[in-house]
Amino acid sequence: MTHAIEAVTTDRAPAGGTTSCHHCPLRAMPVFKHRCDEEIDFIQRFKAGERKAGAGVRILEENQRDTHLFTVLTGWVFRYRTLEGDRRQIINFGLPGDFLGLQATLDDTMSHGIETLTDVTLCQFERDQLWQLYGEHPRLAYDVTWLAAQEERTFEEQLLTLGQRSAFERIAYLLWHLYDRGRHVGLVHDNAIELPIRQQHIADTLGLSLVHTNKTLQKIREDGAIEIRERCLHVIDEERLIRHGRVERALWQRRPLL
Amino acid sequence: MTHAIEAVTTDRAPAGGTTSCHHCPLRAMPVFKHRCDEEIDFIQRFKAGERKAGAGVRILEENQRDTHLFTVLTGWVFRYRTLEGDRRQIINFGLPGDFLGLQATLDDTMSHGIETLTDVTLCQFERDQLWQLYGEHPRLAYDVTWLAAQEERTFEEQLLTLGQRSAFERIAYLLWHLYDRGRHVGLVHDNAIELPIRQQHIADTLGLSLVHTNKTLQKIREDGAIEIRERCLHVIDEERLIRHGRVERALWQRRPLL
DNA sequence: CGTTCCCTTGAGACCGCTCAAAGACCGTGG
DNA sequence: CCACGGTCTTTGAGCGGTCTCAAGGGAACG
Repeated sequence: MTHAIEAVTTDRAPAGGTTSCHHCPLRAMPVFKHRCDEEIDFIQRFKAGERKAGAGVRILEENQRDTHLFTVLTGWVFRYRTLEGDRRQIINFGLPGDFLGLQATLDDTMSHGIETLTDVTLCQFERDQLWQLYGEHPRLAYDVTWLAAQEERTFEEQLLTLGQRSAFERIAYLLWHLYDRGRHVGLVHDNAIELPIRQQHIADTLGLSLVHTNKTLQKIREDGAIEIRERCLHVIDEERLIRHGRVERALWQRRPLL
Repeated sequence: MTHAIEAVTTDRAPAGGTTSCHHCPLRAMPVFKHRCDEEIDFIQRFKAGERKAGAGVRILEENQRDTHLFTVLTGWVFRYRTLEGDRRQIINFGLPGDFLGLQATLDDTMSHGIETLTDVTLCQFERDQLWQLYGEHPRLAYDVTWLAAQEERTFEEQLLTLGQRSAFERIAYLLWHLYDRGRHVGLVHDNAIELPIRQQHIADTLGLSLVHTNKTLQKIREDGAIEIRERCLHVIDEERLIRHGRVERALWQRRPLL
């Protein structure tokens, strides 16, 4: 296990000159729930600014206090926890539209770290204003809970993966999962998606060794359901990939965006 | 993998003659957050009744629609998901004070099944009244989210377990985890807790085979940190158990009870 | 006193791990 | 333009943790 990229100082963009929530490119996408102007106004005020960071940057440390919540505007991040310093478990990946930081609600202490995979732009919110949101906008409050519940489902699925799927199934499942998520936020073109991850990330997500991940990945490729060229995952035969990954459920509804 | 116990018809207790929220024995415990009378009044009205069931009963089926939320009043339950009908992954256990059913918020379809381990009493709530809760009691709404976030933390820890811990570490971790949770709700006496689970449950929780679970469990027992007699887990040397399980965090705060 | 469930034990196979090293790719500096 | 170092991917070899199959023993229960 290597954490190849060392933490780098992060840059903070000034609050001004940021994307307007009313003109948020994500909000226009069909995956996201429609919001009335008043709600968007509130979100706009709730938004404390934007934060940009380069690829391979640790934007939140484990066990560190942080009072922010984030929505990924552009780019990829991942959340992870480590055991004894050298065993890293990737909890999940954050793509555009994903909401991060709720887990720290307890006491502002992050139970996990967050690191960027690409250059990213994050919408930043102040956690203590969440109170205000609960008081004034029950509908938004409900959405926050909805998002947390949705995340729980994803975790249940991931527990099922780690507990019951073989290495081959795990990798097939993960690739399809990322492909499917990417598809919903417009990252898929011609059945292909750019995956800004290394094999080590796959290994750390699935509880496998790097070597075994590599060998198993090759088997999936040989099988012909997918191709990987130049950082891009091409899904040649989605049905077959779904079967390999023992994918069972693909329930998608419009989801809220904050 | 065997689902030894077949589903049995569940009994529904009439809504009347149930435990009053004001005199709820759980609420008096120091783990649970204090609530003002008005909030308890609301919870009392929110409560649609109690439901009792015997041990080994499936109270919710996977992929079944159900419009209820539950708080475990007495007894143990567990949540699980299955893959291809015969690979069962136990997601987590529900002890007194635990709140269940939020995950179905999406569309009322349960992503998992729930089965009892002992005789249980559940406080039952109607999901559609959750809306009312969000509108009238932002503080309770916040608590619901808090609980969801807390559950997420538990899942993160479990992902770490399945992905990074060895069989020996997993079992030690799980035993300590259950012991610690039980301790907070008064189930531990003389450093011992009654564990109403079979080795098969441990195996299905940790992604191990029954045989290997048995052999590994014996190693932990031989080591002397714990003893298991008559369904009871006796923790002889907690520090050692914690070390074996690579337990890192034991952050506990008062938590809300619904 | 048989049945059933659960725990235990043994033997052998295999999946996934570790160690080790070579090849591929890429940005950098000479 | 090439040499170089760093990161990532690929390969091979061998070990061992965990699995499967199979069977026996014990406790609870009708």
